[in-house]
Amino acid sequence: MKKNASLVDVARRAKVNISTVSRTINQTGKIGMDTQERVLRAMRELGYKPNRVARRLRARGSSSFLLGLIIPNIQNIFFADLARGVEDVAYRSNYAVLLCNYDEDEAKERFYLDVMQLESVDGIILPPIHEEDPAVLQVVRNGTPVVCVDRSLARGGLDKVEVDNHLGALRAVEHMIAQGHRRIGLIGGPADSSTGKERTRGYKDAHLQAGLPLKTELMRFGDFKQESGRTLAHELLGLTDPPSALFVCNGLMTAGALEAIAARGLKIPRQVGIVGFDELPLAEVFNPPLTVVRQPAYEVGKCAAELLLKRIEDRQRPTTSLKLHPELILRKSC
Amino acid sequence: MKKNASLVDVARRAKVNISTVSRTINQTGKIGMDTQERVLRAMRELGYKPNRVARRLRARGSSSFLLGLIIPNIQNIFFADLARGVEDVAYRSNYAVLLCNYDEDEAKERFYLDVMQLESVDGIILPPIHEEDPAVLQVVRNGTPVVCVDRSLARGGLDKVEVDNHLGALRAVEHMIAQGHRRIGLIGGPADSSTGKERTRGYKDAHLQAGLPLKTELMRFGDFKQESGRTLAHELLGLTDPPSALFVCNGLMTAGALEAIAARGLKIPRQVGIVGFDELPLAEVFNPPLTVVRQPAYEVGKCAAELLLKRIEDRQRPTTSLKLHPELILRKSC
DNA sequence: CCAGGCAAGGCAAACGTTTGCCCCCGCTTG
DNA sequence: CAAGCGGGGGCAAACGTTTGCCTTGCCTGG
Repeated sequence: MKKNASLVDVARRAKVNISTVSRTINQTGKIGMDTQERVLRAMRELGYKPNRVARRLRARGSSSFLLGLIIPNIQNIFFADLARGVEDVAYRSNYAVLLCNYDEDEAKERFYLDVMQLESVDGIILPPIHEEDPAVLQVVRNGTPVVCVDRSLARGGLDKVEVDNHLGALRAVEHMIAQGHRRIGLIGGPADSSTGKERTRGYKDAHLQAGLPLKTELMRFGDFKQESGRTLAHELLGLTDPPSALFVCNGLMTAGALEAIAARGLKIPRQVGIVGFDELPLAEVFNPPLTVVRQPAYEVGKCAAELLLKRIEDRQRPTTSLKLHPELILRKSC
Repeated sequence: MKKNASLVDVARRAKVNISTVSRTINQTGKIGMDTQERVLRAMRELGYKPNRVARRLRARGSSSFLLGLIIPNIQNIFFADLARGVEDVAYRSNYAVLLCNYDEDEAKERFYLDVMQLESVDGIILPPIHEEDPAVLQVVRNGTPVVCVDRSLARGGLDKVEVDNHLGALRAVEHMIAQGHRRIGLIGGPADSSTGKERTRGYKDAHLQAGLPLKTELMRFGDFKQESGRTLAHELLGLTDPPSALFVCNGLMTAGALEAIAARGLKIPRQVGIVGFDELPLAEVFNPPLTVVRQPAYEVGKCAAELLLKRIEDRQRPTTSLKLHPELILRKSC
């Protein structure tokens, strides 16, 4: 149980006061060149590393080098990519990341939000659980920098990074229509999530533009989980006049829909076409390869972390909101 | 920038000393019932939450409620599942998890190991970068509890949770042989990783058991990344006497091999069979569905976290090492 | 020659806990 | 009646930093 060297040890060795050591480390205050030399040497000799905990305790609200990231579920590849983006830029600036999964559970979100504050993180990145998230607003009021990703908050005037969900859905469904599909089933997301709503809006607008009627019986809404994709696809494909193609609003539900299609022995794209939101790991080698809307998840995380770092440096800077473009990847499933 | 209530505030409100408050919270020391009541009420009224940073600073080596998890890459679904397992049991015990990706990069691993110690985490879970990992050994010597997952350390006498890689590979290749394959290509992992070695050993033992010769030209070794899976599959399938089936030693490389197979227009399983280590998201709905060796990733994380929590409570307890069984999921690709 | 200024660096408080030590008081025991 | 004891709770140090303020000595301008 060897203890790390502390400021005191370094100070003793360099024959200066601890404040001098602190100041040479942080480049704050006036210290003579020769003294700095001595201090630096002592640090090197002792292998000194500043204690992050003590630093955070003292220096409330700056330079604690810890970022919080709260996401629904790391098992969702979209969020894994996003997390990776965050971590990479954090690492480059010597920040570490406290990662939590809240599972769309408000109690859990609240718990983790508390943890983040009690850990005095420098800032938090998260997709709010819904558009009016009082817990998040509270955190913001406390003065902790927050950046929203993927989903956004109605109020609060926060930095945010989103994907243009409307555009992505619009392009996808336009393409489906261009392929000759007239009855397109929608497997949408929850109506109270901004992503769910926007994608549905894209689906509808594509129909409107093409002068196609919207049929309620072709529009179903799930919870972004695989199970609901399967169930809803079965419902749609079991209709007496089933859709000739399916537009599925996220990756997990797409996997579910694919299950249903396989179970019914339907051939893609001949008997049923499918386009899903989110790139999937095996999509390219799937048989047939899957046409998807790829979200730039990594970039979302990267941009969010960059924004957060900037805000930590300058809390007065005007808030910026980024909208990244998804990409329709044309393959063979529709 | 409203500050949280502190011990001092609670003490003032309950008209007691801060030590009394601390002791009622931690159930340490003798405090009268009525005093406890007063303190508890004051805490409730002020919405007091103990400051985790201060607590960690003071109480070195216990109850700081933070676990460290260092993994190669969260984008690898195996580690995402594992991370989720860790987080779920951590959450249940009010622990938070500091997650870092080290990308098989020793400098990065070292950096994060430092961070963990400087953050005074209660314990660390990680797959060591290789079997003799001096940085990890150093951390152990410093007195921080460590649990190895997936891979293990040659020395150190640590708690660990692994998957029976040898068994998994053995069963898979046995099955391939039972299907009539006599020339089975191996796309293996790095020779200096325990997982890579064990799986290769399983491949070899299956051949030995069946009295089949090992052909060097059929055994290739990659780095567990998709790219190398593709390249090596191309090499193997381009042989003048190519293998009739491929055994691929992790998920990412399996995806790569599938790319190569698709590029060559080969039909699975008629022209080439394939079995991969790791379950893949779309494996079940793939055409044909993929036969894989499923690793219980979530359980590995779960067990590791449980072991770590136990060790944090009692540092003297004998070390235990778990070996979880993988499962051969028979589908149609071989 | 002196006041004022500036560079260099020391002193000590503060961040919010935990914890060893001590004190007080009332009761038991011999 | 004195000594001992134990329950209840206060005091203050300590964890390792950062930082406001102060001191010192030297230099410069008037």
